Amino acid sequence: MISTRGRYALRVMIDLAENNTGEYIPLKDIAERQEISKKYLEIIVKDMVTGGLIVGASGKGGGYKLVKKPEKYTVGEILELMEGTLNSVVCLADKKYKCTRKKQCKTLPMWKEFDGIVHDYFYGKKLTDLL
Amino acid sequence: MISTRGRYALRVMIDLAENNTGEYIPLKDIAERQEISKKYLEIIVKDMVTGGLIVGASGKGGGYKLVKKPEKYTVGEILELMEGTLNSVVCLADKKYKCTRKKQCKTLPMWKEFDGIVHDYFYGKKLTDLL
DNA sequence: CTAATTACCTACTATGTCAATAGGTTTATC
DNA sequence: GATAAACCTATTGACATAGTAGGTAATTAG
Repeated sequence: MISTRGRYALRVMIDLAENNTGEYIPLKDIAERQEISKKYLEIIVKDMVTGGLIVGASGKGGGYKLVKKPEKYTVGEILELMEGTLNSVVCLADKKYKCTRKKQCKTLPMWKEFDGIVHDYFYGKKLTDLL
Repeated sequence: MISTRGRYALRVMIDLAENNTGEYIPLKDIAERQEISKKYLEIIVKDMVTGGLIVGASGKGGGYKLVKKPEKYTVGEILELMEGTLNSVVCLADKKYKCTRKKQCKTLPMWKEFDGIVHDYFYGKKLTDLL
């Protein structure tokens, strides 16, 4: 299940796309419009900056803004950054996860096929498709 | 992410399908073949019985067996029973979850479309497709 | 220079889920 | 009556989720 991290991040991105004036948008405004705790959003937005999705500026007139044109973002890159992975099973999500039954696993091909579908769906969906 | 509950349940189902002799299969045998803790499987298998997926019999010669022909099971019904839901967001998974922004939500249509794809994939996949 | 505004940082917390383990009771068969 | 199996209750350690609390640093306007 997609957690609030992914869902809220997506809504922040939509909000920034809708207010894409070139100016920095204060988190306070986003939090109010989206009706999400500003304190909690700080954590999420911080990771979005670290992940290179958006850029922040301190001080008066500061806030956040997109680093790319809205149509250049895919939902997939946003969700994958925030959720850590889009894979449906640990076996495929965690590189360090070692499974001795990999070769004989009857279910792995299905998970792989499914994850491919998921990937295609979310990376085929642009941020601007949500506006 | 699909937890061990769903993944192990699926493997139990595959094991039962592969050993579908009409006899009851002891959990001990399944646990050994699948290399999963028998104790932990007990919990999972109990829910599979409650959910009507399989049937159990106590005593000597007891164990578990399928209640339907293997080809009559879909992966979707197995996973949905064990995971509680196949939905990707709380908004769609939990009936009791009230969201005041439902009407204006820019992301909800996407989640709905995606969950439809997920549903179609897993309910279109038969247990026998995994053998 | 100072007040205001904003991002940024560290720490904490309550609740719940996950993936088991432990040990006992009941049910059925030989 | 011994044995084999399911069935039942309780507990646990580790981790994730969804926040809250309070402070520091950077930037701009007056």
